[in-house]
Amino acid sequence: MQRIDSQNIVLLVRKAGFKATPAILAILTILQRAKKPLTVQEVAEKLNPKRDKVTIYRILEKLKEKRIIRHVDFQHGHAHYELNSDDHHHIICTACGKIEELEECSLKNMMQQVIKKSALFMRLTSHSMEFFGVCKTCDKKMKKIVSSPNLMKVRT
Amino acid sequence: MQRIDSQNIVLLVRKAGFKATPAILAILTILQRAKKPLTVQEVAEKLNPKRDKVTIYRILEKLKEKRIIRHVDFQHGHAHYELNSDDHHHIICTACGKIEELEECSLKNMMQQVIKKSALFMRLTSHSMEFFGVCKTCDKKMKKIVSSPNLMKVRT
DNA sequence: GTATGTGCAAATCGTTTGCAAGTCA
DNA sequence: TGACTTGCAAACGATTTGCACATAC
Repeated sequence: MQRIDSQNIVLLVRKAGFKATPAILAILTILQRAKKPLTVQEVAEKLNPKRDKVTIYRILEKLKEKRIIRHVDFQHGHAHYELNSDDHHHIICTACGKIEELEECSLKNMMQQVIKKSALFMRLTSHSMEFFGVCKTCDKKMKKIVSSPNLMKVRT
Repeated sequence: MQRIDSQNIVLLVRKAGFKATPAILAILTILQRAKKPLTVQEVAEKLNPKRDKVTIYRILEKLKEKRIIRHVDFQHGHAHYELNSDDHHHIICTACGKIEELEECSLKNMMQQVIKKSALFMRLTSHSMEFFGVCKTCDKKMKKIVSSPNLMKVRT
């Protein structure tokens, strides 16, 4: 996991060609401290002072272009963003939304294979990879529902 | 690649618990003939007679629930759908949008590893995996732009 | 001082919902 | 017939755009 201390955030931002404004520094700090990819909404809630959502969208877009952060799609209908650290991916529970972070796996090998086999492409710049499943807790709940003599007892 | 002849589409649809209406049969046929994942817009354009987009959204959603088709995310801001055939994934050119289809690679091994390592999950139900890069054609164009003595000459 | 960043209002786009009418089994 | 489908209108939520003002460097 990439680490950025508060002094270096300023340098990082400037090197990317942006002004080190409070808004951009705050957003980067929030993403850095987050333990999971955040939505625009979640970033907005953590921001103090509050910022217009438009500002957040614009900052995230710029950071993404410079590859400082990356976009993650959990198929929830809205984008999630996280620091673009070393490759790691996620399993998302389709029942409760719980997210587990995965270590690198053998993705690098796979990417090399992919580009070697490709007829049209010569380099890969990014990828998206998420796994969806049902977490153990939800799995148990589901089994309970199926076998329960009284469906009304079961809460979601 | 899974094949469905026109008589069997009806059976497939009924087995999934849906009525074999012209709209659903047409949409399945379109997806079957498509060489790449289609957007709702693209399905709408190919439909004859035309159908309300709402109808297309609803049919695609139902087919997805029954795992007859799958959702593919190219980070283009709208969903793409394709028949849920054997695992294959895509490389998408971030410059021109060109799509190359990949063969299975070593994904199955990887998924087994993933679930073995996971503390919270016991089964995976689906995944998303797309690679983004710059295709050879666009790569050449970009190099031209950089080295060109007259930027105006280069078209996008 | 000037290019860049920000906030506000409004537009846009993909997608979803409610409801009445139509259709398949 | 009756449940499932469809179309239309309208709502919705995420994201984008235009423009005037503010700020970093």
